Amino acid sequence: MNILILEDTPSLLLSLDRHFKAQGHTVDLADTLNSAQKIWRDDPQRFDLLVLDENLPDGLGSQLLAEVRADNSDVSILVLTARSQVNDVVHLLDVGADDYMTKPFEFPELDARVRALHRRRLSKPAGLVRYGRMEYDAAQNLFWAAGQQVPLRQRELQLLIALLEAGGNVCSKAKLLTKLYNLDEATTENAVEVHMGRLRKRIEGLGVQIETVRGLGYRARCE
Amino acid sequence: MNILILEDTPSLLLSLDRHFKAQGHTVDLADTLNSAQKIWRDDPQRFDLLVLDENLPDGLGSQLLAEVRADNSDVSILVLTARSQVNDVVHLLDVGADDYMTKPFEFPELDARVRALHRRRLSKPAGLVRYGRMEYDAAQNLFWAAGQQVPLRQRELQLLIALLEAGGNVCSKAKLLTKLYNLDEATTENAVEVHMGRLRKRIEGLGVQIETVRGLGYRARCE
DNA sequence: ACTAACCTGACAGGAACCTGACAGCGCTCT
DNA sequence: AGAGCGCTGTCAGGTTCCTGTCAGGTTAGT
Repeated sequence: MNILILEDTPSLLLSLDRHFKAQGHTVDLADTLNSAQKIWRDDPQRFDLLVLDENLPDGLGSQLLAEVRADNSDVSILVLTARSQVNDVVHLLDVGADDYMTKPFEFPELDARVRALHRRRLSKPAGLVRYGRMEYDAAQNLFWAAGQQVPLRQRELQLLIALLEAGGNVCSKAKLLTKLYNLDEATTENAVEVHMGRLRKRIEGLGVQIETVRGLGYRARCE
Repeated sequence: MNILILEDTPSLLLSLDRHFKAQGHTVDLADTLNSAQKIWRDDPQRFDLLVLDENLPDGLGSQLLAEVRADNSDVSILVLTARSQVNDVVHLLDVGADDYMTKPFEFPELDARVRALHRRRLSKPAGLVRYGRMEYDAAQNLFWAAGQQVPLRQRELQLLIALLEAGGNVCSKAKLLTKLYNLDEATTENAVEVHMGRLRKRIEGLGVQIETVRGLGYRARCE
């Protein structure tokens, strides 16, 4: 993990540095607000965690905090403060701190909090499938082509996905029927033909073409 | 936000219930480990926040905590504990608590911590949240647009925030139902439709539009 | 040319959704 | 206590939109 520590008490700064490095983290240090801002602005992507002292010779740690959150960064921020009154804590958390500790603190608790923060940062959405230049968002049931969302009805989308999943191979109408309808919903193959027609109209010029293979079914061709 | 509270002291349980409900949250209550486990297992997706007392008549809050984290749930967990020794806290945080408070605590700090947890889950700033040209003040439970406070009823506000938090993604009516009602308040999806109509009327011309995605739900579009 | 396979415009049934009206409930003010 | 008011959930009736069916036309293969 990449950690930036802003703390003006030399002894504490050094022991934090040693402590985190001993755990295999990559640590950068600053002892003034100014120098921390420079380091941050140089590469806002770099860090996973900021550890900020609130009281500094040239300002408040929450000033950097505000700047970081204004950047819309999702870096974790832990604030160290000597002041332990409820109001200050409320303010710090509200302007974007993820956690705080009041000095003096013990290192085991610091470690536990850092681990808790780190665990938080690891959650990513999934379910985006790419087909050539197109995308299908499974979670939202939306289809995108050429950067635009294509308005498709339920059935049209089901057909399109089935064809794209087949990867250019022919899909029989019987196969498609089983994709669209369960065992209770008996219908005719003409329904597939009708929806295929509607689908073709909606996606024409978008980079997919559906060709009919007479007697066998349909096949998608990406351009 | 959907909150499950596990606390065996009746007076504290009730005041927590009232406190969170007054802020527009949806609250379910449990006063034994056993009942909390049942509620959790019934629908692990339901909750955004668990508030757990550590000492219970039939076990430890951290037992539920362990179960929840074993499910790989990313729900936020805040533990209430009377024991304030470092070692216990370290243990709680390590087995997956996101934060803890030692009793007795003050409600303003509780609120601030809850907001901080919520923000972390969404990777968004807390307190004053911006959506396009609009703002939501979580502390006051007020909604602002174009510099003016928009008078919204509780239910309308809950719907709007849920949609805005979804960030333009579709929210199903079922999902919205769970956001508005706790497990004891059964109602129909028509209630959502009715409130959606009322909400639309109140916010028309304010820079948000709510479009219905037939068969899937609703989606907010900021202009 | 004949036929089977396929396409398509029109239509109707129904599901999903919207909305105006109303009643219950809790709150405030007298 | 009683009246008045605001917020909510329910309901019934209306509207919109999706979708399967069908009839008739078109195409491809023999």
